[in-house]
Amino acid sequence: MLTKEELEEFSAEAHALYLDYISIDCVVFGFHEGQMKVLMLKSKNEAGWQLPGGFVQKVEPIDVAANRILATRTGIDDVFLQQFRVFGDPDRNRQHNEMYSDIIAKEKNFFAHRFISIGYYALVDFFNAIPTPDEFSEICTWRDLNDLPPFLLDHELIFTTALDTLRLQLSYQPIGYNLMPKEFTMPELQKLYETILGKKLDRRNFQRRMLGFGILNKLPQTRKGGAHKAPYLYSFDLENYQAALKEGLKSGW
Amino acid sequence: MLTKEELEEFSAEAHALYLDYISIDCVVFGFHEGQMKVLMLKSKNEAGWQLPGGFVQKVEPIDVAANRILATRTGIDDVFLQQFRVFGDPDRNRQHNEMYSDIIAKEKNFFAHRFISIGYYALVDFFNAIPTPDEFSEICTWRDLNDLPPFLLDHELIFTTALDTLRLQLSYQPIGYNLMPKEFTMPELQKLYETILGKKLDRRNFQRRMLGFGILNKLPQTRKGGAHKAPYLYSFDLENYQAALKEGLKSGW
DNA sequence: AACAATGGGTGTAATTGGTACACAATTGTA
DNA sequence: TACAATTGTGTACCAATTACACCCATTGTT
Repeated sequence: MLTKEELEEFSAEAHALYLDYISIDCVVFGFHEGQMKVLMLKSKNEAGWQLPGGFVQKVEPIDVAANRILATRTGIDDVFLQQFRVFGDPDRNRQHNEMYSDIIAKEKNFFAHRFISIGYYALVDFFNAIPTPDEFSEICTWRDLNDLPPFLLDHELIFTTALDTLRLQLSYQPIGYNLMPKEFTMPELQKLYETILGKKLDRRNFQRRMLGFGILNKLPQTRKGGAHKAPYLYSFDLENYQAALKEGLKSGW
Repeated sequence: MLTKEELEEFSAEAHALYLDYISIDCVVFGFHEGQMKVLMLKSKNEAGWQLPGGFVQKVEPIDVAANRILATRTGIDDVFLQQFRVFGDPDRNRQHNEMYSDIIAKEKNFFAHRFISIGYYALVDFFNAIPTPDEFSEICTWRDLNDLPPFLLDHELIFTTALDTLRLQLSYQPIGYNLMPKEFTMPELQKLYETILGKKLDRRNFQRRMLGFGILNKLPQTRKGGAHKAPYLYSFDLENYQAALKEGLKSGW
């Protein structure tokens, strides 16, 4: 629980720095050991977990704000970040509006009103990110998509909306550049797709289709050390990848 | 040009009623005589045109706000309305921020700061809409997509983003229910698709595909009076249409 | 009344793309 | 060196899309 003083100090600062009524929440996806991960924060005061979020400075583009928030939580700058929906129910953060109502005047509490939140989702390299808690959280860490803790506020809705959007995105845009290491094998990339989509794909058809997009470079090396046939390594052809991002892929999964 | 008094009165009211910093802009599409139309407003003070817009009341869900704004401009309630992007550049409405700076104090002018605008697009029945100007506009009317006037602020960006989104939407969602009259012919529906996509489609393949979606009812009547063979009339099967909206269509154009 | 012109309704062959497999090749281990 | 597991490549089949051809209904013209 924050003390009255801590909250007053934060509120004064926030009022000076940020736009009222507007927040940003980020759903940050990572990929590790064949599992999809989401970055989450364990609240100091409450039982539940939240998505990383923040506010928009008075003179700051919203995309820059989202980037700044993400950089503060992960140490990574300039990642793939996508606006996907605004969450604007007047009651969506009532829980937080009222939390400190008995120890501090409403006018002095930055949180004591409605926030309209702009949802972003991000795809980041698991190994580059250094999860860093904010002042209201005791833990910031990756949570497995199959083992999510209870959410605070409407963050479960924000999360599921982001996941749905990501799955749809997969149908007509290439993904993976921000989630995979520089060099990877086809089965590894397939794992990523299967994890996001939540279903198995045919190994052979996946490979043919993926190569058909023309966004991969086949490298001469293979991934040795596995207990079986060594698969070839691939990297993304960044130029074609960017082009595919703009123009879209042919069809869906 | 508004007088000082008018602006002061509006500002006082607005400050009491609406959230600061947040606005809504709507791109309203209609369809008439084989042409795609957009609802636009001619400013009283300025040379350019704007999209219909408004603000969010202090306790009002944003989707309700968008609906209210649209109802005020068209008389139509409860239309197909879709959030598509937030426009959050700090300078996007500088033009309006500074407009009255010489006649009224910044603190008293509701417009004298940044607005983050939530973009919605809407598809409405051309004949049901009664374009109604707001207090800052002298004209509210449909403009042809091929003959658009100069835009104010960043409304051209908002418009083109909406159009791009609508075109993408077309690939995996049924549209038309909100744009066509109750009964229509297949060639008429095809015109709509061709207009949105900006390209010709094959008459016969269009028909087969459209029918394949199972969202149309073939009516026994034909459209008499034309100079040629009378085409059959169709109506949308609302139940299947709604289902297709949720589940999406198979693939794109 | 015959006929051309125009637009609408329906069918079909060719092509493309996706799905479901089979089989050979490679690697580490027993 | 045989074996299990996994990867690389090929192919037959089915479904969807595309590109057509042909016929029908209506109107205006002669």
